[in-house]
Amino acid sequence: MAEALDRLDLKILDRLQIDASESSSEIAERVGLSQSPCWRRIQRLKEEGYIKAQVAVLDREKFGESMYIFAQLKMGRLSDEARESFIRAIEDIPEITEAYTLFGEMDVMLKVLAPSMAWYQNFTFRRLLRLPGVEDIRSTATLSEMKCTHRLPLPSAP
Amino acid sequence: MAEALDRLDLKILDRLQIDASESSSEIAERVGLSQSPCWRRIQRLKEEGYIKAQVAVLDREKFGESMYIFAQLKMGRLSDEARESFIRAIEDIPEITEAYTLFGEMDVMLKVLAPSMAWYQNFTFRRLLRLPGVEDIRSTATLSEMKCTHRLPLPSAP
DNA sequence: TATGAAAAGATAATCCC
DNA sequence: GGGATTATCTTTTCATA
Repeated sequence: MAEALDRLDLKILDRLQIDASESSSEIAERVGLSQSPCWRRIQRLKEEGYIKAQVAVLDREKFGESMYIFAQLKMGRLSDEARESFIRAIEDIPEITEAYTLFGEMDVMLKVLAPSMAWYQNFTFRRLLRLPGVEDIRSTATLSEMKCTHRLPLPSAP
Repeated sequence: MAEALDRLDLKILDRLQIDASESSSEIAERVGLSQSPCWRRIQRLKEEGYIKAQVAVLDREKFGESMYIFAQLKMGRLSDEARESFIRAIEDIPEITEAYTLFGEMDVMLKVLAPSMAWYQNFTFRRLLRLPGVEDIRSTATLSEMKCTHRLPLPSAP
């Protein structure tokens, strides 16, 4: 159902993940195409699911002090139900921005946006430790952000 | 220079970080405003820096197998120059999608998008360990993604 | 089948109230 | 902030190679 992407598709995708507010004619010019084929390619890339969404990136520093904290969770054995309820809980907590299952010792890695240390301490006890299956938590607090992007490395890019 | 945001601004921002492809009239309707004041607010939010960018979110699974790996780096003492050169190197490596300085033992946390384990092994030896100041690396590989968003929790949202 | 040109429709941007 | 107007861009259609 999804054919391979050519160099132009990759260039278009990379432009869009840098700046999706550009018009299709601007992008067309950048990648060396005229407006309408460029527009059609973008439509196709959306239909085929290469482009999942188009979102505004906000400046979190404008919304007060906050810090990312990585929390590694040690999980007990979970039934399928409990596991699903765990995942639903993760999705429902907006301060948890990312969650991954892990190889190795700790089972789950969370990235949490914490307004403060006090908030986070409360959060670990009142929320995280009460999630189904969570047995232990090891947290790593970040001090400052050097780089943060969602841009995927594509073959076309630098 | 930047005044406080009211409830409508927050609602607009949250809509935009969910879906920035909606027209200003659609957003206006959602937040209970007419098109032109809503558009003016969006412009102001961009000018004042609340909105940093508008980007396309790509589906990384469509681009072949890949995995996120968290790498914690132990750093030696760095001169200001070396530190800047380190940061520049981080920025220039597209597979490093996030980088944070840390409290505690390990100094730096990287999130790396690795095409494969073999690639990552090579990457740690040929790139990471050669960056200025890097003395040791502890890596945590992820198995699967449960949640991944850039949506900031705003007071208006659920 | 892919492209380019051009028309129709929708949206963004600017007016005045 | 709202309503109406204009400019711009998106989307469709059609002709071409």
